[in-house]
Amino acid sequence: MADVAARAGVSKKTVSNYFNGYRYMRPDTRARIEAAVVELNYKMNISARNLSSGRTGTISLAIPELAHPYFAELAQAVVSAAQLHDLNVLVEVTDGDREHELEILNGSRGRSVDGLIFGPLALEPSDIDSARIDVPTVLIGDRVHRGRFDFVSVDNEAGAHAATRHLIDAGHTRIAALGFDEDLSPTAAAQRQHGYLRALAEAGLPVDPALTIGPLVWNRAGGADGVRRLLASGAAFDAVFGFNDAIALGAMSELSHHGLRVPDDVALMGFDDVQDAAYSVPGLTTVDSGRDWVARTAVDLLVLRMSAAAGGAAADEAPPVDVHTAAFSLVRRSTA
Amino acid sequence: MADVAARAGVSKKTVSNYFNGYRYMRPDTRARIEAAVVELNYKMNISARNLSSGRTGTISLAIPELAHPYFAELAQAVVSAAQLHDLNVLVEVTDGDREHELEILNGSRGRSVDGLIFGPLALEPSDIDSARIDVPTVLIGDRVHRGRFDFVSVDNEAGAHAATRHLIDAGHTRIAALGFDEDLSPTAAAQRQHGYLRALAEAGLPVDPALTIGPLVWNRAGGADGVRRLLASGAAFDAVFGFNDAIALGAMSELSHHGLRVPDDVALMGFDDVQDAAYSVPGLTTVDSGRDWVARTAVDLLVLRMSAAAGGAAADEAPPVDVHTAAFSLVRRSTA
DNA sequence: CTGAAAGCGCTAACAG
DNA sequence: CTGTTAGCGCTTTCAG
Repeated sequence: MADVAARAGVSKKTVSNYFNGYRYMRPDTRARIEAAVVELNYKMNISARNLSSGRTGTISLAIPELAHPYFAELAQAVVSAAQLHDLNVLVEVTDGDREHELEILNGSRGRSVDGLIFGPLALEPSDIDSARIDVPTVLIGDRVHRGRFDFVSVDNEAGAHAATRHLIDAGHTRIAALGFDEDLSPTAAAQRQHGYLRALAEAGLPVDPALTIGPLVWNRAGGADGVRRLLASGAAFDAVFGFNDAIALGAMSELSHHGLRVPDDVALMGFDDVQDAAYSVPGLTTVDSGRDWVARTAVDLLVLRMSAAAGGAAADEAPPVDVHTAAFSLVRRSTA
Repeated sequence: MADVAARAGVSKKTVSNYFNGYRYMRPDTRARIEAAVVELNYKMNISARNLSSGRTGTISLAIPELAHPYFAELAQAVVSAAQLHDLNVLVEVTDGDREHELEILNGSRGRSVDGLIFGPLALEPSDIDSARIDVPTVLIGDRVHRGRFDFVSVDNEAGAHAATRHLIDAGHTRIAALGFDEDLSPTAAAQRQHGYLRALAEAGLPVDPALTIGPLVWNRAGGADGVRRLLASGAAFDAVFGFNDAIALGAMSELSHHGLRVPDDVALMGFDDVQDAAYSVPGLTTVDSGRDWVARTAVDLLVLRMSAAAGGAAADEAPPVDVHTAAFSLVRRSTA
């Protein structure tokens, strides 16, 4: 940088200004610097800038998995949203593993970032609130967190209610739910479960334990497995509600293996509106849970927190928020 | 760090050694440092370490898209492979946009990384070879590059040949190919095209231009569109080979919309063996193109280059390699 | 609009 | 096995 400054006949500070988009600079000064930069093929050392400025211009996104359509699409949306703020994103995959998630929390991964968007799976809320996180953090995802950190989620209960209601309105009365869990911890699963149960109750439909399948892994294999268990139970059913699209798609596959046609023999409903859902055969009816909204909101919130932190605000200056969208929408395709 | 050193009664260097896993240290020294670290809740400043050491411990993965199953799975594999080397990965999404890809090349994204794994889409080989990249780089993906950089790819030609051959062996003679391109640039598309044509030629089957559909976008929508064009042409066909799984899956969807059953009315073949392929209905027969192998190999190669560069080796010391696997395998499921 | 000086917090020799 | 001494290449005051 000193070389560039010398070549352009200005001081280092001026070159620094140039790179940081400082507005008040004589055009000829700017031009001389520009020339010097290309002649010397100068590239700023970002590490030095990071050290000096105390910022890195990157945030971390820590999620359980990337090869899962939902997370892939979420990550894509986060990267796009971050780009709008000139932020890079480091992707960390936790595998939903407790140890790994703890490492994320106490920053022992040897990365330096300005902020963290974290979707924990294995960690308890207490783990998270007792962690000594040193960067601004916003939580997303399955587990419901009302603690020290901002939490962005979708209205799972209302979405699942709408989905179930849709099935009921179509005349189905024996609606199997794939993704149930005994675990009472406040998760997306639990909320979707509540939405399902509420819709049933409102319609005066009984809850048949044989139709509530779970726990199961929330991927296609899990959905396929769920259908197998459902069939094994011998219970009659005329519709299946998979608590996410992967489950529903896996269910669709397995139903067909057993000669059951969708939607003729059994109606099928998913949740999330992942890209796959649009192109399955038949097209999966599902609920758009507002994945992009989550990504955008999480990034915007994080940026807010980051600038507050940079401005030297105390951590408790602005209390943590807990936002969730109600902007889900039912996406009608062929299966229900 | 000075504080920790003082509290532990050692010098900064010793603390530094502690953090960098220096082996020769008296247990009690180590213990004292450890204690001081927790008491002070000390966290090393990674930016400072980066500046000082000239390394950042992160690599960048630049791909056209993340919400696409193939790339999502590739990214996942890269992250896993990088973890083995204690490397973090920054994901940059280019949208296959030329400007964006150029930004990646000349590092003007304001990120500092030790290496780059780059899957360009829009850039010509000449763009890439004339770029002034300053970090070790390995190229992956669609375009075939034989230039200044290492290039990792799969044996598209052989894979497509095997796929087509499989269809022919099953008795199909009018095999439509979805993903053709007039563009003669050496791409994965072109290679798969060659494999297809060679298999046809070897079997003495004619090439009907009405059956070679393209160019089209390599996603599900493109596949659906391809089928529409195929149908519109009025040409008879008994099998469809989608040049990737997304195309094939989109084709499957569209075929069904038109009342054509797979595989009864028409056989279907994909390429890549993306997770979706296993769970579609019916399960998609496809070719595993060795995606994980690409990720692992690219990372390993990059690490090699990085340490060579760190060791002060000249850029041309070890000439660029061009590796591709022949380890594809045909994955038989239900569609062909 | 520009310049000078003082660090940011760590690692890298090299000597002990 | 440990300590000393220099920087790494920027940004940041604070003047001008």
